[in-house]
Amino acid sequence: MENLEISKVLSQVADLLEVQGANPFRVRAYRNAARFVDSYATPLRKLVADDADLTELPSIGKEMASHIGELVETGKLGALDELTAQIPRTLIDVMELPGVGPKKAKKLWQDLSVETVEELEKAAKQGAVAALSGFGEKSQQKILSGIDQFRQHRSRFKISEADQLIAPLLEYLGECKELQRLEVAGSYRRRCETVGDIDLLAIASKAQPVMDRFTSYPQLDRVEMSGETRGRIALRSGLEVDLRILPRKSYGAAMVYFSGSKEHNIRLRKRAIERGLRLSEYGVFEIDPETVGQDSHERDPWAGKWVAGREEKDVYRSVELPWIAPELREDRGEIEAAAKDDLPDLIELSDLRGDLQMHSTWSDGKNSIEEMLEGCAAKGYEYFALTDHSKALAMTGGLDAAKLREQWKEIEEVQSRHPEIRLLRSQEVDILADGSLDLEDEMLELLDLVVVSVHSRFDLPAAEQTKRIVQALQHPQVDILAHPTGRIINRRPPYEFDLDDVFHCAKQHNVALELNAHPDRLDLKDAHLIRARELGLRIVISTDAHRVQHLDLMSYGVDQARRAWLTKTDVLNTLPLDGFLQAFRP
DNA sequence: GCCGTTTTCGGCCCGACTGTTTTCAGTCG
Repeated sequence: MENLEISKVLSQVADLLEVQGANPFRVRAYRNAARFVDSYATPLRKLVADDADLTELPSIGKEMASHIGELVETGKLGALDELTAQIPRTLIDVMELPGVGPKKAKKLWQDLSVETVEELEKAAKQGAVAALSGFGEKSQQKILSGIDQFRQHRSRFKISEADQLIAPLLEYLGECKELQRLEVAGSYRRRCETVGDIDLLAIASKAQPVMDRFTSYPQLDRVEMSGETRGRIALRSGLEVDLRILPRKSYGAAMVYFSGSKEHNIRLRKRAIERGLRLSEYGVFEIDPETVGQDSHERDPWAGKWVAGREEKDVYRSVELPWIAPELREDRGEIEAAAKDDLPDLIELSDLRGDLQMHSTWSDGKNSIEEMLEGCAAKGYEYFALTDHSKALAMTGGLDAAKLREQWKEIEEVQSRHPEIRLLRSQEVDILADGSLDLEDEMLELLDLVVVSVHSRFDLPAAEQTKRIVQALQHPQVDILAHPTGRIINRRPPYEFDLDDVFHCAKQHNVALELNAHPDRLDLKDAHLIRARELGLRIVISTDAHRVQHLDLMSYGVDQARRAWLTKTDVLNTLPLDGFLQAFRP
């Protein structure tokens, strides 16, 4: 059983415990464990096989360790079976609906025998939901429209989609004269690969006109809520946007708070408490002994002496930390690193000196070799690799040896006209189902760079898929494994194979792993990159451009690299040409 | 259920908005 699956089971246990009304801290313990497991790059099944002590891992105690062991060995969890014997598992879907949490799901189930979203829809249409105490006509309507949304848009938005959707909204809000400052926070600012919603943060001379303008955005589908300082709208695409308006002196605290992640914030707040401080979106306050023990509901949010909050760095300084880049704020060790003044010097877009995967009209690209070259030169690159497909991908016009030799003639011509940038002769060579490469050895030897990847037979059993890739990496001419897991975000899961085995093989044979920067792929993903870096693997970032404009996608790759703590020295295509070539063909 | 340079017991982040409430619970982020 893979980490992702283990994580899902633990998270289901948390959901059901919550319906059951269990101790909320116990629920949180399951959620913390689920979250940790999901982000942990080493397969836990391996640690179990090695008889490692899982309780050494964060958020994993005796109970979780035993659960994980049971899941790895039997594929099932007795504790979950016991829960589902009492509470229908399908209530978890019901709780996904807006306005329905554990308490309401339980009530719907106990009073109306609602177990599934379908049954809830039926009950709501009959008016039975509105008749329940604690519910009403509005809750019933909200549930019904929530069910529609649930069916229409189950997946999160890719970061590139979010970019497109919010650009016009930002421009629209920017025309409001009361607006003084507007920024996107949340997972978008942390550059997560997908976002669930968008958090906007504003400072305004007067809040109301800004909120009014927000809730009358022409492109919106509906206004979900609108208060004095907080509003929420849904765009027609289904993307939900939150706007918070805060006083200027709270700007930094609010940026920290609304950028998250939640886990990072919790750590910061605990650190504040340890120092006799309270941290909220309004600022950092000295804790007033009078209010200790008071429920947050009844306490004045401005209680106590305000000590910081104007800028993010002030907030971090108040808890004795340097400013932490948003991409790192995932509680993956950044607080500890910051405390030791040991934060990584993260890679930046301007560090890249070349792009190592792109296609031209010779296969399935839309621009000529010369146009791609000019695009790369315009970016200030020193080199780039032209990697048209190999012949197995007939539908893309993949090149066989003869056509490749023809292409080389054109490359030579183009290169002679453009001494400003070095065009590396390369190919994206298919790894065939048996692990052999889709180009003859003597041709491979003539390439400057050999990029290999899987484009077929995604359905092979995991052991066979692993063997196939590992065999390809053992070929002495192979330099880079492109989009190693094959996933397409929101469309296709990674193929089944043992990434850890592939990592170790790549390490042994000096093969670099690609971070494919295309926002549909982002492959390797952040958690995998963290693992790759730990193992000391070589990494490159490439756009996989199929037209000149796609060369701009590099920034999405850099974002993920930063989320994975990568520095300039971890990424080979930050090297100048000589050093780069030396790294591959010493 | 997890965790511990105060602790192996007693903590565990903070606040806004909504809807259905007569003073607040539930949900959400």
